[in-house]
Amino acid sequence: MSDATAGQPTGTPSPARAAGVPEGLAPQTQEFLKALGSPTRQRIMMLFAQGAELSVGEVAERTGISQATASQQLTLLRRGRVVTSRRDGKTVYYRADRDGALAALAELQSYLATCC
Amino acid sequence: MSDATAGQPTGTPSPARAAGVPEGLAPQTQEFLKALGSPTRQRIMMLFAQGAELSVGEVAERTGISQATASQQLTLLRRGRVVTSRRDGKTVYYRADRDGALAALAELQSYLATCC
DNA sequence: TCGTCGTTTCGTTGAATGACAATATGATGA
DNA sequence: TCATCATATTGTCATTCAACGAAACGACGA
Repeated sequence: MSDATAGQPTGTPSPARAAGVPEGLAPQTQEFLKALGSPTRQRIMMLFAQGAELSVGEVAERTGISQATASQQLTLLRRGRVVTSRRDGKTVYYRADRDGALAALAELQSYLATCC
Repeated sequence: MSDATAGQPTGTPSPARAAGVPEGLAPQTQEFLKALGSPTRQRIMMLFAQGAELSVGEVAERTGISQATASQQLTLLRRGRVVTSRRDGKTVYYRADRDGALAALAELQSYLATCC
């Protein structure tokens, strides 16, 4: 996988530093927006209410999408930091990533404070 | 073309009411997410920092996109309630919609509180 | 070791998106 | 009215995305 992103040294917590013309918001937050921008993924997220933990197959069954699609969408949600995964034997359990979501929300708020 | 957006009578503040299985978040908030999910539109938004008011042509010039594209993207941003438009003669001025953005953010927060 | 089960990845298809040039609409001034 | 300027719309093309079935991977249990 190599999430390296060899550009910045994992610093840059804020999207716009001292520079005069910032471009947008952090890639992480962009993934967050894209993750939640899809109706299918929004529906998936509702399954995780109240800390529920579900396998890929369960998500597929409850949403009516194929298992392959569920796996892909869950990957996107994980990239957006709204879910986390845990492996137990052959099944992989997903659940909401409260902290990640709140962090993304905070950054989004900060962005809006800048541009609005 | 009337900025009215005469859709709902300002009711339905929350996406999921008494129903047992809510589907996702309100269409308005979905538009908000999609509006800010594009790097181009994020860049456009940064032009409106500090309450700046810009015409379509100015947005096109500063972002390096064509006038037609700028008009389209600004329409999407307006649908997402992150900008508002004002017409003065033949030019249309856009600016950040602070209230709209904060409202969308609040609803997003409410959604995350539900599913996370 | 071999199947088997759950998950992931691959390859494809149809729909949606982003960008542009060209054209249409709308408002102002001569 | 007509010409002109700024914006909006239309049509087209390339890219991306969502979804699927099929195949590959990985972890158990026999």
